[in-house]
Amino acid sequence: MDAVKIIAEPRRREILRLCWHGERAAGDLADAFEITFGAVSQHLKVLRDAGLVTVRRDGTRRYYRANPTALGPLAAYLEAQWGRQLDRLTELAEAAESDSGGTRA
Amino acid sequence: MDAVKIIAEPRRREILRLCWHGERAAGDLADAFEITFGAVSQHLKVLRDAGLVTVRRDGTRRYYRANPTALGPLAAYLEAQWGRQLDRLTELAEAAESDSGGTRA
DNA sequence: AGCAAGTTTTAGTAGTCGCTAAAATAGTTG
DNA sequence: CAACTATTTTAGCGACTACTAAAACTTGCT
Repeated sequence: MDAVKIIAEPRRREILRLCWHGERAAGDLADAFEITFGAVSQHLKVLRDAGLVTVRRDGTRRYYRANPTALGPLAAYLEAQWGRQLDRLTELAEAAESDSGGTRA
Repeated sequence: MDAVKIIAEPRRREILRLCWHGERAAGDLADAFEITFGAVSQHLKVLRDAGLVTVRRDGTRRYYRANPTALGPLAAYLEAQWGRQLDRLTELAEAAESDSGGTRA
């Protein structure tokens, strides 16, 4: 699974967001969703395998944290695909906003 | 289908790339792939419905062109999700490059 | 009208994805 | 070792996705 597909899943983006600024126990992360602990653990495995999160073991707990540097290759990929347009994404956001009023992503 | 999932599909990203700097007939686009014309047309429909491409009819041909402004909402979404980290993506790319040498996305 | 070229749409299919429920694993404590 | 907590893994399922092949539609030409 390539990185783009991995972060295309809303639940995984939310997980990344939750452990972006500091580590979070797997159980804590799971509590943030209404799905099963098992399901969250599966998402964590995907993120782990892609190197998008790192794990620290402490007792029976696993503490997860987003790994920003792993997003580097993703950035390189986006750069290659979208070129300089990427730099202007925010501008484009505003333009589209005033054009259509739609904010759907 | 949200925009993030739409561009998660490699074939669709390639289509967008092909008609990014100028319009391309549907047939031309289809020729760039080894899949069926029909399959490409289906991708075009997805992109069309999301407003990510615009169409110009000329005779029996349909000329497609990527619509950068439609990526605005996507940008807004990414901004909201990733915040300022997005600005540093290129930096991160370089860091990851020298760390692991891997460029897989 | 008939025919051909370009494109879209439909029906059906194999593979993938995210989920649940339950079993298995790892670590801590008595 | 047994009991308990935290987490991972497995098996199975329904929904969805990208694809092929074929039919339908559109436009231009004669």
